[in-house]
Amino acid sequence: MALEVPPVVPGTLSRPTVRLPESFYTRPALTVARELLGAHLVLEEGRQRRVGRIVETEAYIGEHDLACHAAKGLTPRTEVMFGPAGRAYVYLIYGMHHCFNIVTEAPGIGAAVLIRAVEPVEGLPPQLRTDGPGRLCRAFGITLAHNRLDLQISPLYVVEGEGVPEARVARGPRVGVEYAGAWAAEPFRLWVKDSRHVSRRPARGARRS
DNA sequence: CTATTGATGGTC
DNA sequence: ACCATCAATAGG
Repeated sequence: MALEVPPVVPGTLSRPTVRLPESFYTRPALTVARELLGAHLVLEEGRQRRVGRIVETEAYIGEHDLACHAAKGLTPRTEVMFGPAGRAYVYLIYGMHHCFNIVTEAPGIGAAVLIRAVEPVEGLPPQLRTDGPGRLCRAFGITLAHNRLDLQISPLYVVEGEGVPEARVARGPRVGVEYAGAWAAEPFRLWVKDSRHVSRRPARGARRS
């Protein structure tokens, strides 16, 4: 039988379209945070398709991690973190910004990766700021309505990217978790060194050319 | 460039 | 009361 050749959508040629499987997320949050760098976040709604390359993540590794919301125990809000991996954990912060996380590890372990910044790839104005967890959610239109979504079967998902070599990965303390004692110093924030779309860290000498 | 502050609502 | 934030503002 003749092979059906799908039409080429401009700008999508050679871009992977296969979702990262649930097994990708059923691993330690720090591993997932590292390997999500370079992957593509996708949100489809109707004809709209928004794509961003993930360039900054943070790992929240479990109940014992005092910076992790799961440290509060199993509550209505944190319940999704204790469930299967590869689900969206979205919450509202400071009454006006949303943060998008992906649940990691096996059920029973409350861990997740916060997506902190992407580079606009498709469906987003190139000048639109997508650095920072709140701005990124605003750009994609991610809200509490997306909480608990299964990234295998929802219009919100992640596909494999080109991968980022270790030499281009930087690590540092997570942002905004000073309340977490010794856990605040752990280098669980990862970003792509040479990306111009990494969020600015608060009160540090951020050298720019 | 740095530092400060106000906005605003879910959660416990 | 406490935030896994952001934009606007004031000042050097």
